[in-house]
Parts: sequence; C-alpha cells; structure tokens
Amino acid sequence: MKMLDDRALLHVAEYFRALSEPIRLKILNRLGDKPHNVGELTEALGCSQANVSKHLAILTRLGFVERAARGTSAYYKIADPRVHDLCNLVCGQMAQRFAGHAQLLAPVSKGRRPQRDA
Amino acid sequence: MKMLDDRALLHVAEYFRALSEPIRLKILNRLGDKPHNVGELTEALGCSQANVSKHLAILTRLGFVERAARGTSAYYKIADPRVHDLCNLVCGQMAQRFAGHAQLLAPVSKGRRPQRDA
DNA sequence: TTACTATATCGCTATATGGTTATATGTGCT
DNA sequence: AGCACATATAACCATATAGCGATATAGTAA
Repeated sequence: MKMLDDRALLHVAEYFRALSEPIRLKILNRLGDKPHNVGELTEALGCSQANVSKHLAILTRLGFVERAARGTSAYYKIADPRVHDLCNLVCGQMAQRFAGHAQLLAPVSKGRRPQRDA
Repeated sequence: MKMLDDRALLHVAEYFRALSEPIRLKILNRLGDKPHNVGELTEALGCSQANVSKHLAILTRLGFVERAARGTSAYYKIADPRVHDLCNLVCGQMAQRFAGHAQLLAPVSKGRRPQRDA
C-alpha cells in the first residue's frame, strides 16, 4: 500500500465508493450467481428501472460488470471476479466484528470500538 | 458473499464508504507506518486540523484506527491490520488495470472496459 | 411505416457529506 | 486560579449523488 501516488489514490477511492452503496452490492451479489438483464434486476431489487440502470452504468464504468446486449435486453455479468475477494474479505471482517452482537443495526454508536483481534 | 442480509449489507457499504475518500486512505497509509498524532497528520496531509479530526473520527467509529491520548495529544494507530489486505487487493487490481496506461487521470472514459484477466 | 418492449438518459428534489471557520473541551504548566 | 497548546465539535456552505418520473433511444414484430 506504500506505492500509492495521488492519482492512483483517487482511483482506489473511486473504486471503494462504487462499493459503498447497498444497492450496488446487491447487484453484484445477484450477478455473482449468473448474468441477469435489467428487468430481472429491477424486479429483484424492488426499485425503479431507471435507478438500476444508473447503478449498472456506474459499475460498468468502474469495470466491475460487463454489458452484453441480447435482443432488446441488456445482460450484465461480473467482469472482475476479484470483486468477490474484496467482498469476502470485508464480510469476513464483518462476521468477526459483529459475531453474536445484537447491535447489528445500531449506528455503530459513537464511542463504540469493536475488537480487532486478527 | 452470499450470506449477506440487508443489515449486514449496510455495514459493508458503510465500511467501503469509509475507504472512498482519498484523504482517509492517505491517513491509513500514513498510519500503516507507525502511529501519529493529529498534528503530524495535519501537517503531512496539508489540510485543516478540524478536517483531519473529522476523518479520524470516522475511521475510529468504523474501527479502522484506534485512539490513544498521550498528554494533550491524541495518537492514532491502525486498529485492524486487515485494512491493508483490502487496500493491497485493490491496489493490485489498480496496478493491473492501469499498468502502463497513460490515462491514469482520465475519467475512466465512458465505455472503457479494462481487462479482467485474473 | 406503426406499435410494442427494454434500456438509457434527462430533469429534478432531497439528502449526505467534505470543507471551512469559530468555538468548545481537555490537558499540562506556572 | 489563569494561560497555552492539542484536539474535538458546532455551524455553516457547497457539492455530489441517490432516488423518482418522464422521456429518449434502440431493437423487434407486425
């Protein structure tokens, strides 16, 4: 992590930001199974088609997913499988951090500091 | 990545969001070396002390760093070394993705799709 | 051509948040 | 006590963006 110059840092930040929306994580999660078109995703996610399209555009721009037009549909699939490594890493930390705790929904209350045992 | 319910998803998203600001990545990068107090970080980052404090509060709340008061100073250190795993993973992807490309600063132009070879 | 479907984009509003300055809080010193 | 320094917080502004509905674009079928 030492070799990061400022411009690379911007890209890394942008990368993380793309993953900072629950709906986009849901999309990636869905696509982890198999490719889906926009309509399928829209129904699965329960929000507007316009919104799904917008998020898919973001994920595509960042290179997380790939678009393939088929007929009038647009099928999206995971373009970079390493995304799952990322999510798994984070999920692992989440699992540890919140294991058993009932305060999963709590706003990670102010002074709260979860254990950090490696 | 399959075991993510909605509330966990929120936490993961929050986690990623904390990493989606270049200044916070810089702080983590700095702290990766050794603990620093707010004044040192403020000078190193070249922005206001208030701002650094605010970002440190965020990183602390999410459990990325730990605070230790010493005298009138507050020293921060990396609380969860796995953060570096995360960053390294991303940096690795970045390095691959942009290797040799001159368009590092380009807005990852619209249709652009970097190679995804694992 | 027209009609229909699927997706992308536009225009907008509301909210979240990064940045600032000013102030409050806390700690140590005399 | 008062003073000085280090940090945290408050109040505010500006910007970014998620969400929506409406519309544009593209493909298919008649």
